[in-house]
Amino acid sequence: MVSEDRTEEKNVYRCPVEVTLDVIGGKWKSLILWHLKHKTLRFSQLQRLLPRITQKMLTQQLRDLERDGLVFRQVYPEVPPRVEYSLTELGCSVVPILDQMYEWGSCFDPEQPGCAAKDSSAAS
Amino acid sequence: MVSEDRTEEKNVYRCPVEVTLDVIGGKWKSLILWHLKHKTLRFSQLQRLLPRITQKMLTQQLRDLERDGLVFRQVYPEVPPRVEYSLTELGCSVVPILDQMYEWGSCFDPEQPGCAAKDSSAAS
DNA sequence: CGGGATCCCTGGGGATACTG
DNA sequence: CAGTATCCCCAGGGATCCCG
Repeated sequence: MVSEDRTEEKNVYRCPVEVTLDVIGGKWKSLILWHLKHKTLRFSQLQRLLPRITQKMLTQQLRDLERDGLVFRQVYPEVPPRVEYSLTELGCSVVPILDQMYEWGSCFDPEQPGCAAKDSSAAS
Repeated sequence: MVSEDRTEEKNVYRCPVEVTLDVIGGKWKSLILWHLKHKTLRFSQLQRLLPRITQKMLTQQLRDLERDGLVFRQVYPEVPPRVEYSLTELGCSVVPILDQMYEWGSCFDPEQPGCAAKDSSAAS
């Protein structure tokens, strides 16, 4: 339960939903995971797939995902540095959530918010 | 699919996942929805359930959710103003996503991210 | 009680330059 | 190529006041 009326203080997570949001939320996390879902990618490949993200952000988000155990970082000690990113098993475990988000987002029309009021049995 | 984002670099959504994140993402949206999932709540009740949020933020997020058709705003023209918020059908349709987020977040342990993957942090 | 308007401040994150 | 460091800006959001 989330019976933390204590208003305690700092780093205590109240709701698991927040935990998830903290890990795969944000502006880029889920998009990165979404791309890595398909296959292992190099840093530059991710950059190409996410033209809007800056290298600083990409590095930062990737580090977060790595620290949270969702992404595995494979460094090849070559002269032209090469680093490959892939999903860990834990990372793969969030794919269903992303899939569901994808499905819901596909039904949702920003111009007609009331169209997707039905269940998720929408065929494309 | 998302083969080429070369279309336009303006306000066109590339991936439905982003749409979903935009609607239920952020710091408070999903938490508000989570509370409204159980029952209709008044403004002050939501404030109590989310001690950290400011009234400005709560109002703002509520407005966003209302504009996106997830939340219904019922105003009672009484002398002591009363406003009740509840989920629309569209709002209910995101509950499964929240449930899945809740489930995943329950399994995820920030201190032991490697429950299903390899450990990449130094234990102290 | 619900919430709009204003002021103000912090830090998220963009752009650029540098390194191994 | 992959990543770090630095500067710097602006928008997200807190605090406060006021109004219906």
